[in-house]
Amino acid sequence: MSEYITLKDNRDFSRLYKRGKSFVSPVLVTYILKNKSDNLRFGITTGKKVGKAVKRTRARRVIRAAYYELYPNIKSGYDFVFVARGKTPYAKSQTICCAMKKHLKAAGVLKEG
RNA sequence: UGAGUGUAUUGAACAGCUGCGGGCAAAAUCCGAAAGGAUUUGUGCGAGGAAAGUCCGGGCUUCACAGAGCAAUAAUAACGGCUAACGGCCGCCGGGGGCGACCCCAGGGAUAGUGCAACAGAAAAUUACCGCCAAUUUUAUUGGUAAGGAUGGAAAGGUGAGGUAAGAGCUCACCGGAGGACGGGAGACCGCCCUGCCGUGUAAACCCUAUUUGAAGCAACACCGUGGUAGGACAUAUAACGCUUGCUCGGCGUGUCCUUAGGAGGUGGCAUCGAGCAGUUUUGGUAACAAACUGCCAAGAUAGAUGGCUGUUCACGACAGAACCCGGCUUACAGAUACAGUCACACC
RNA sequence: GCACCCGUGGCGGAACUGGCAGACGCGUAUGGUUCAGGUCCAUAUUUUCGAGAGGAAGUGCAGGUUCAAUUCCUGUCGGGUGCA
Repeated sequence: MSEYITLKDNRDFSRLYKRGKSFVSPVLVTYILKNKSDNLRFGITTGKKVGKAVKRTRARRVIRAAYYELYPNIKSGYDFVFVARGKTPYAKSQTICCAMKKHLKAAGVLKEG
């Protein structure tokens, strides 16, 4: 089993869309909500608007890579949902990583230092 | 040299660091009574020619089934072969296109029947409006006639000659079509001869003929299956509480165990053996393909694995991501390479 | 995986037994009515060439059948629906 926990149920996604804080940038949308456990959980949404299968997988991979890079610096006890947008498959991972860092910083879930 | 045709192959390469999903191996640690599981380490593997569209054909699975028939807005449609099978492929015939290499074609039946052919035109399937000819009589009527005019996509085989009152396959020659005989071919069909003069088109209108199709699909299906549901057995101080009638008895709810089917979830199906892939190979065949020999078979997830960063090279990278598995078809696609023909120009 | 439906002017939506494509409504533009606006009335309104008369193209796209296709057939692209 991997150390990364993913969200699977539609229930969890809808809860984040409804009650979570959202942050928007041209390549990424982030929803953040506290959960009751000590774990960090995340999910990725790539809708039909992003493109066909190749573009959707590409978007998913880039977002996942960015999340793995930031993972050690995130405080525990939060759920995240990342939504890909039309430009995501064409962006470099550093761009995504920058955007995600900005979002998480604004939400105050990054560890100090 | 330029233009164009067909067939086949290929679908950027290399190195380092760091990640992801399976397989195998052994050791160590942890959990567990055990079976086993988790972590770490090593090793090797990890998207396509279309993985796509889901348009066909199978394998596999479950259901149905004595045999036959009917139905279906079902599919196919010259002939011969190949194939496990096909609506696919190869060859060939007929038709069409191109100077040519070559390419394209749903290509059965209209004397089984029914329907339709707008407008125009006299008439759209047994047709006479104008015209032509004859007769009567007188300026109209009757009869003959499909050569000419006009309409139309299409006007009753076409062209020419004879013939006639005028005309007409009425007669003849050639062409086209139909029927028949002979010859060639495995066959579609082709060649040639004779008869003879024939009511148009549409079946991608209904239809007729021939052939094929039992139904559904891996979310199939098989196994396990907390809770809850249904059925049965037992238990109880005949205890407590609630309901059933105010009371008593009785019954139900209650507890334990067993059984049937089964939703969520899990495991198998599922991935190394198959109609498998490859070959400057051999044999048969024009070819599709078949046979023999040699070699190789390491994606297998379950919210769904190939990413990120750095560097180098070049033609600066298109279309695009496996989801039970195969054989085709169709569609998308930057380019690169090889082979075999063709045409034009120039030179020898 | 299986079954099926729909694409027509700027928008909705007719024309479906093959026979003049754009009926009808909305919107838009111009003019009239009004002191002004609305309402109402009239005209125009697929694109393109043309001074005009008129010509050409055109029913998602590409082909085919037919004398003739929005209609019939095949392929394809896009959008949508149902079942498991």
